[in-house]
Amino acid sequence: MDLSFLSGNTLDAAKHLLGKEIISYVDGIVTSGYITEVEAYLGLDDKASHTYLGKKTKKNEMMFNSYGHLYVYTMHGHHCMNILTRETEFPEGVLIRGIEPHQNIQTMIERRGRDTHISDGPGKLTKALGVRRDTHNGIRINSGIIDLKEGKIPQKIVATKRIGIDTKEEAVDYLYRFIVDGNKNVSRFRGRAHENGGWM
DNA sequence: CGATAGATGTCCT
DNA sequence: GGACATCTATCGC
Repeated sequence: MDLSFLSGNTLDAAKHLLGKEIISYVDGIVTSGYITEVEAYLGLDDKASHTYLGKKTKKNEMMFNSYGHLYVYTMHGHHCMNILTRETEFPEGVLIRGIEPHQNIQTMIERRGRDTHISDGPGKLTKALGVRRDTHNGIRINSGIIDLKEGKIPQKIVATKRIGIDTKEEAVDYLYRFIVDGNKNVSRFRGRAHENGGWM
C-alpha cells in the first residue's frame, strides 16, 4: 500500500494507523493483526520522546530515518515497535501498543506462551509477531518483513494520555494516545467491549 | 566500571 | 493497585 499517509503530521498518521493490518513474516510464518492502540511521539519538543532535543545515541539512531521505516528498542527485556513519520530532521514516530490478532493466531499464542492477552500491550504484540530489535530495527515497511495493508475502519477513536511516562513533566498530559473505542486488545482495557470490536 | 532508569509484563492481594 | 522480575544503553565516577 501507499505509505504517504505516514508523512507530515504525526498525530494524523497515528490515527490513520488504527485499523491497518500489520503483517509479519518470520521463519516463513505469517502472522498479522489489526492495529487497535497507538501513541505518537513528537521528536524534538516532546519530553517523553527518545529524541527530545534531537539527541542522537546508539539506542535511538534509527529514529533518524525517514517515514515508513521501523524503530525498535528494548526495555525491561521487551521489544517495542515504532513506525516512523516525517523526514530525518524531524525524528517522530508512532508506537504500536495493541493489535487484534488476525492471521495465524495459534502461532501467536505459542510465541506468547498463553492464550489470553496475546497482543494488548507494546511488548506483547512484538513477541506475538516475532519482532525483535536485532532483526527489525531500521527496516523499511513493505519490504517483505513487516508489511502494512488496508484493514478495518474504527467506528470511534478516543484520545487519552500516554502510558508509562509519569516522570516526563508536562508531557504526561498530552492526549497523544489513540485507541479504537470498545476494542479489548488495548492496554489496561476497562469497561464494555463493543460487540464487533469497535469496527465499522 | 558500577549504578540506575525506563514508551513493560506477570502475578498477587 | 502494587511488588518484583528483567536487561540494556547511558551516565556518573
